[in-house]
Order: sequence, then C-alpha cells, then structure tokens
Amino acid sequence: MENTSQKNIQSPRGTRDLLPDQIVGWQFLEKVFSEVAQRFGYQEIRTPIFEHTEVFSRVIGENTDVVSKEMYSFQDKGEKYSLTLRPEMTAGAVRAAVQHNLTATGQLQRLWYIGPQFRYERPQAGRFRQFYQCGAECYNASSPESDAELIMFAAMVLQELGLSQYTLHINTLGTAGCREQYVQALVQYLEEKKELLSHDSQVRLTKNPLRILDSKDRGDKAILKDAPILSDYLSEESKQHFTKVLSILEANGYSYTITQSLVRGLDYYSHTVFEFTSSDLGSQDALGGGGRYDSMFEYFGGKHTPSVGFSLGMDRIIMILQKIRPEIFTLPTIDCYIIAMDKTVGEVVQTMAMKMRQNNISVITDLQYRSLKAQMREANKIGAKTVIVIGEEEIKSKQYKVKNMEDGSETLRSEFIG
RNA sequence: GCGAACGUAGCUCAGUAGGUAGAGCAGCGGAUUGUGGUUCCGCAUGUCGCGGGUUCAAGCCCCGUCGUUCGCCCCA
Repeated sequence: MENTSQKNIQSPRGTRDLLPDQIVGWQFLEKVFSEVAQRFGYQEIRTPIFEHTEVFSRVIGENTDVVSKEMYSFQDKGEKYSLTLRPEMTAGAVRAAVQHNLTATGQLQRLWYIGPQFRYERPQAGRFRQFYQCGAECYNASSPESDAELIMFAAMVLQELGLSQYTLHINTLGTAGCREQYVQALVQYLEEKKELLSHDSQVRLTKNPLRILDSKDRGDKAILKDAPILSDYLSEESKQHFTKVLSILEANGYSYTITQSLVRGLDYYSHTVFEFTSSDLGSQDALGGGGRYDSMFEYFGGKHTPSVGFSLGMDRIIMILQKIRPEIFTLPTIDCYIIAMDKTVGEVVQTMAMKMRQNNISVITDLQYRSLKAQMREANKIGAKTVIVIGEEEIKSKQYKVKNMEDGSETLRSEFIG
C-alpha cells in the first residue's frame, strides 16, 4: 500500500491543511457560532476524537452507510477492543452525558460542540474524509418548542454569518411506532414493483427502504407517486407536535419547505428532522441538519431522555463564505513595522519591539537583514499601520519618527527606545 | 464502491502536426548609497504529480499509480 516512489508526501486523501488566509475565515465562523450559542444559553462540551466502536455502531444503525463502510476503525494497541474515529458528534456527546450523569435527574441540558470528524468516503467538492462540524444538542425536552429552538439557533448562526440564501427543509418521521407501520406499508407496496425499481433502490428495499423516497431515479420517482405517504401513518400526537414546531417557526419569521422525502441517513431520528441546503454549493448541497432522537440515551444504558440536536458542516459554510464574503478572509493587520537600517541595530530593534509588545502594540521586525526598500515594501504589503526606521541616528538621539502609512505623515517620538 | 475529466514555476495558466519548457501575478535587486503603495529596468525559478512503456526523440501517445474535480451512492 505504501507508495515509496512518491517523493513528496502529501496530506492523506480527503484531508487538507488550512493555511493562514483560510484560518481567519474559520475563526470568524467559530466566533459567530459560539456567540450565538451563548445567546441561547448553550454550554460547550468537548469529547474524544475517538470512541469505542460500539458507541457509533449501536446508535447510528448497522445498515447505514456511515457504519457499514465509512468508519475509520482500528484495534487499540495491545487491547482487545476496537476504536473508531468519530464519524459524527451526537453519539459521543450522549455517551458523555450518560457517563457523567448530566441528565440523570431529568434536568435540561443545553450543549454545543465543534470539531473534526472522519468518514471514509470518496472526496468531492464539499465532502472530505476529515471534516468539521459545529452543532448543539438539547437533552430532556420533548416539547415542540425545543425542536424549534434548535432550528432557530442554527438559522440564526447562518443569518449572523450573512448566509441568507438557504432553504430550510423540514419533515416529521413520527414516532418509531408510526414509522415502523409506514415502512411496512411502503415495503409491501414496493415489493410488488420490485423489478421496475432501479438497482440501487432494490438494494435499499431490504437495507433502508425510507431512502428510496429520496431516489433521483426517474423510474423510481414515477413508482413513488402512488406509494403510501408517511403523513397518513402519523399518530395524532405526532401531527400536533409537528404543527406546533411549524407555527413557532412561522411566528418568528422563518420560512421553511416541507419535504416529505427528507428522511436523513442516520437511524436514530424520530419526529422532527430538518436540513439546510444552499444553491451556492454543488451536489453536496446540505449545509447542516438535525432532528429529534428520543431513544439514544437508552442505547448507552441511560434513562429515556428525549433529545434534539443539529450540526452544521463548517467546510461547506466556509466554501460559501469565500464566495459571498471574501472580505472575511483578510489577515489581521499589524500596528507597527520597525525597520532596522543594518545589522548593527538589530539588537536595539528587538528590545524596542519587545517593549512595545509589552504595551499591547503588535510589532513586526525584519529578520533577514533585508534592504530598507524591501522592508518598506513589506510593511506596506502586510498593511502595517505605522513604520519606524531605526539606524545610528535614532540610537544616538534616542528619537525616531513614526510614519503613518495611510497619509504618510510623521511624528517624532522617544519612548521605547534605548 | 461505479462512471468521466484533469494534474506544467509559490499562484493562475499557455504550450493543439511528439524534437531537450513559456506568460501574467507574487518574490528578490535596482532607478544619486535613510522611507512604501503607481511606473520603468533587471534577476531567479521548474526532475511538466509519480513509475513504467512506445519512439532516434514525450509535457504532449499507451499502461499503472497517487491526487484533485464533476456525476452516481451517501452525507455536513
């Protein structure tokens, strides 16, 4: 597997280095997210990047693509157990909540998180093997208000970022019971027309029938026209729950699209599911999504704990920000660039720079003994607000001129030197 | 996992009858030896992703490989 003939080692497939001019955009995104989280009263949680494999395999669903073929799993050294790089954040957060009894007495918990996740997939635009998500979870609330809170939290983040061009798709899957009955009816209907279905959908019929609803195949779509509809199988409570969620969104000015085919890829969802999509992205157009998952705590031996959460795909948000708000990706400027005329004043310049930094002024000096002109050019290029030139004269007189780079004006000063 | 395209200087890319690589930008130096952004002049740069093959000769053709991109699948 090792390709020794390749001289230049590159980052592994589907991973990337985020270089300085990118990082400023990520920092902006992280700041906006944590500020909005604070406004909603959510607290940050950080969980390990790898977990025991069962944390994911049990909860996400053995038949999902994520578990069946996308996990980075490995045997821990000298141990008998298998570990897995997290393919998503929710399962780990719930595991932590159970382990530390965060929800044992039924109290509400509002948590947010941010970090990298890993899935073995074919990379393409907006899809990476190491990708980043930020998201939030609310435990011990079964109310439609809690669903709405999470959706509006996510929507507010997008708004604050300046991403107004998104579509909020929303759907309800009902309770596990409703869904089971529906899946039965759907399978029964589709079994009869199995030969007419696309190959992919024939496989899905046994593995994950709900996904057929989402098929892009024309033939499948035609067959689905007369298929049973999930909403006919919803209980009264499920319907009421969903209606309430929608009315809260409306009352707060959030428009949405009910998308019956929205079923989401992970097995643990019930009731409300939602997804934000953007036309500014390619075929991987989901910016984020989430939903309600009421039974996950029980998988970890916890009490029944109704929960709802969402996560946003940071890589994809960054892609859009680069497109529509390039000004975010400008590096911060420096207060002062001190130019050393020659090697002999190098030390003095360092001392001066340190004194200024101790006074909370950002200072850059040239470390390559370059010419005055080169240093001037660099000061200008990086957008230094002021420039100070230090040579023999300045050291003798203990005075120097501070040049304002914007208007070219100079002021005589004598602090920090000598 | 399937189908398709692409991979040339730090960056964007040209190189279309196969004959030992070019432009713009960025970089560095200079235009009366202590002051930037414009302009002008000069300099440097690449194992043409990697490996193999065909050929007298390959950046251009063939095979493999790695990577990127697009679609499918799936998902954030």
